[in-house]
Amino acid sequence: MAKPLRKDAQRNRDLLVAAARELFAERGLDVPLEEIARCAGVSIGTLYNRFPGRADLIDAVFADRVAATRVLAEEALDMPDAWDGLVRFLTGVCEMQAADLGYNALASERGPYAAASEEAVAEGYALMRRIVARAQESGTLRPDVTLEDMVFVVWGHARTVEATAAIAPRLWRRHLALLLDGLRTPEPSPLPEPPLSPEQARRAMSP
Amino acid sequence: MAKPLRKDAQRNRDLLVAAARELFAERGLDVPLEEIARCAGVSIGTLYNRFPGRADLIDAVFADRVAATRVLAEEALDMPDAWDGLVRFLTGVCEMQAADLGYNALASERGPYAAASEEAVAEGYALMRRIVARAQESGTLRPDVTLEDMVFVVWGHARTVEATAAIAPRLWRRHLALLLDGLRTPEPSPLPEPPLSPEQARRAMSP
DNA sequence: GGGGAAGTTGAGGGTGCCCTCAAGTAGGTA
DNA sequence: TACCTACTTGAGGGCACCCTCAACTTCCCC
Repeated sequence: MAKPLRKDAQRNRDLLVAAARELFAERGLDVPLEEIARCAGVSIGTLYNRFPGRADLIDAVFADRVAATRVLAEEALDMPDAWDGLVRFLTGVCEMQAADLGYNALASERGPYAAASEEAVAEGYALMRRIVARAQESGTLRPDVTLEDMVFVVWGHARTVEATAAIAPRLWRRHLALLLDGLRTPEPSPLPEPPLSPEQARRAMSP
Repeated sequence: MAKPLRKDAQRNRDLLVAAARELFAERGLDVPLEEIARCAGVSIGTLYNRFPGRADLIDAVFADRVAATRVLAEEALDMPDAWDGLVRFLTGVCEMQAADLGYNALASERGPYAAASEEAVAEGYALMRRIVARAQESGTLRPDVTLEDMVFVVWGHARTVEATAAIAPRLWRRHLALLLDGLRTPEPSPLPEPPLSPEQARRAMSP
């Protein structure tokens, strides 16, 4: 546990996180740090005192979203119908993506920020793996897709979510429905290539 | 028709386009112009003489790909089976995306370069609309998707193509198959939102 | 082959962002 | 109140890229 900050320092920290949360949500993860500082009414030097790099600020801003994603996954696992659980989880993730450009980027962009709190990500993956497995065991999710497939599918979908968020904020529901129809069991065609291993997927997403 | 370039100028122009083609393919559309000039063995000033801005260079580099896409679409329309034609077209586009990061970005990124030769894009859309309509008339493509849906689907898919091109260059075939299963008619679930109008789609893709 | 138009060059100014650090300020403890 | 430490400040150096322009070189036509 780190020693507590001085009162003014803590206040500034909170202001910074709040400003960053707002700007990240509106404009993505690439907002200039100087703008965040200005928007928080604090100097750029203070920002660097509190957060050595952009990634630390991102960690602080999105800690609650990571937690929310976890809760979402647990709720999905608690739903009586496995397919409903899967749909619920994907819908929830897309909702957050549509509401927050920063979250979208974090959940979908390959790049330097994916590192945010390694073990939280690992936990999230473990939960998602259970959601997928459960849906497959129930016979509703086609048996030949893997978690890695799902991640890429969502990843691609994120771009649509982002592009249409401003113009038709609910359109992603349409595309998600389209996508889910491809994941259902009824008459899947054989898939032409083997899936990615978890390790390969990891490498593909953080170059 | 513009007046012909002097011999050396034409040679330099060709060198620049060749260098740009290579660098765009390897590293995307954001390569520094100075690097392109250096790689062509020409000064940055010459590059600016020949191409006032990055977009002009992009136009020159990808003119043939735009033409190739058009040919692909026409071939698809000539295939006896409408569904095969659709698959053929989508596969061809993904192949080009996987082989060339620049083409991928051009076909998928929203941003300042989408403008490349307006009327060529319009023609391409018209052809794609026919491919979609034909597949729907044949009863194989679900009737409730529109061209605009397809564009976004491909658009999202492009991100997967790009991410996995280096690690598993054929993986996109797997994801395309998944996607096509969602587009087939058999048991489509009702889509929850109305599609985008062409105008809305245009706005969504070039902010 | 000579003159002028066409083309080339690359240093340099502009911009936007990153990050640092020496000097100044304000909390908190005695 | 006084002092020490934690904290803040913002000008400024660094970097990467964009783009320009005055001086120089090359081509091409007469």
